[in-house]
Amino acid sequence: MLHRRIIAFRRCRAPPMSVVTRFAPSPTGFLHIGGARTALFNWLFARHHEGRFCLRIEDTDRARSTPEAVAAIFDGLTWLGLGWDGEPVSQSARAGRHAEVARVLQERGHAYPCYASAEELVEMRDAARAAGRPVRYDGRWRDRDPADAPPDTKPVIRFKAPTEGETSIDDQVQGRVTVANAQLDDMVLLRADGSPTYMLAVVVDDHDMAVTHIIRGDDHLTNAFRQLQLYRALDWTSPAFAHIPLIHGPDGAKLSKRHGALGVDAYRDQGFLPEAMVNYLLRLGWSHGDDEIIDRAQAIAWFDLAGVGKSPARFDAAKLTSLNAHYLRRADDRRLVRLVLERLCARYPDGLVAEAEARLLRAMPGLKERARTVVELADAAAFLVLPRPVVRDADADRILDPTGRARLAMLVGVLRAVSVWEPESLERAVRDHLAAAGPGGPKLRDLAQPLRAALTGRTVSPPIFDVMAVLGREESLGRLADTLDGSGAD
RNA sequence: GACCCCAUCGUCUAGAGGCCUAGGACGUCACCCUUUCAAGGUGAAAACACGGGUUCGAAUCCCGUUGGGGUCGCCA
Repeated sequence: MLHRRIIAFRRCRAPPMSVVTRFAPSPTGFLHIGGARTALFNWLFARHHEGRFCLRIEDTDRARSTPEAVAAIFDGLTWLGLGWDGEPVSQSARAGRHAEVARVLQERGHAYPCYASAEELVEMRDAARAAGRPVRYDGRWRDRDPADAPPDTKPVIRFKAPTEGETSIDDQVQGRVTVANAQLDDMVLLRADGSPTYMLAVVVDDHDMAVTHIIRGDDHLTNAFRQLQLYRALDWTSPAFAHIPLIHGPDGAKLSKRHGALGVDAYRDQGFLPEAMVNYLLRLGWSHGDDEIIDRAQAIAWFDLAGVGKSPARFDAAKLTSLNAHYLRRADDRRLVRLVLERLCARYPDGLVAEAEARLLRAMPGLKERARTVVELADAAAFLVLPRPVVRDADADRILDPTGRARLAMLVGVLRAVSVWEPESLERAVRDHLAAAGPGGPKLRDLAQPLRAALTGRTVSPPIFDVMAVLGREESLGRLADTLDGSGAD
């Protein structure tokens, strides 16, 4: 740990070099939570160092890449506020450059054509597995005369990897990791159709984009060795590597669809705020002492690779929710009104009352205090914007038993007499009424709950006198009348 | 299976050989406040995986065991 901090310190003090990071997702689906965190770390690192954060779409496998997925990635990053610098790079557009580099490698004797068929390779792997040997390409075309090439067969181009010695990377998160070169086989650089594989494309693109720090999931750790070998064969300086631990599902296994962890858009649908998401993701695998609530500006100021932990973290929706509640309470009222209105309009196609927006805005301070997600916020706000009569739930009905109704009926007169329809005067009127009844009579809650049930249709709401003020005199008395008039029918 | 990585409360984590009677946060439970629910306040239960070393002293360093994870494609 000490060692890592010192390295980080030195890096900070080094003459200003311009940091370039990149996020390089493959567009085969939505932006999932792990990808979002990788993007966040890259973004924060670049912003912290006042460098560039680039986006590259790894679509070299065109069969599995879709424009919808690319759009989903842009959307996800935009929603999270992780803007990228410059135009996104499409890896497939650079195939010519990749092939050119492969040619250079071949000319320098670092690559060779391989004519092994798909069947041969399967046999090779099966045999190795059966014999308990490591599963890898055996290098059968490595030193073979190209004259032996079978006719009418297009070869793949393989990297001639060192077979002896070892390769080490000094990872900014994992420390120094070493592997024996004998463990690494000759990877394919160019497919038979001349298209590049990921392994070649990343190296070429990262180099051409002048990437200085590769921050990615540690499922790429073993790739780093082969990539480093490529950098060396090409005589290029390698970027620094930082392999961050993966995020696991609640069961400790690699996060996947079956955990219900979907794209970031799913979290937006569930009512999470991007700032909460970012704060949560940041704390998953990175820490700054005991700090928990870290806003964007603070994150940029504090973020470093030394604070990244080495062990995988599990995704915990409860903590995300709690963080979300925190940010919801501090969110701008107008913004929340917009978000709530969006949902309510979709949910109630028959339309909302004309006063909907005004009521929501006035009630928002009381509403947002009680919700953890935008979904809960919309649920709790619905009673304000739906036309009369109020739809009551079972708990509210229970409150409005004969006793509750009797108390309500008495209150109507008291409320009617209130001249200024504001929370303070309404509360004073009701409390005075209570005091007049003397000790031993009903408590405030005995009146507040029936009021709440009649006015909101629920047993839970913001302070009831605030609710009355938001609804206004006419609407409030109207709702009470609805309730009382219907008493015979209930 | 081979290679690589990881290991502190249920979860996220603090911890840089003595500041540790192991701290914080989420969650859980209790109490207070109270107009319901939240919020807030107070408190409680809850962890250094195991075994060996090194050291005057180990959560921290080393080795092993166990457990978990990742990677082994003409996927990325």
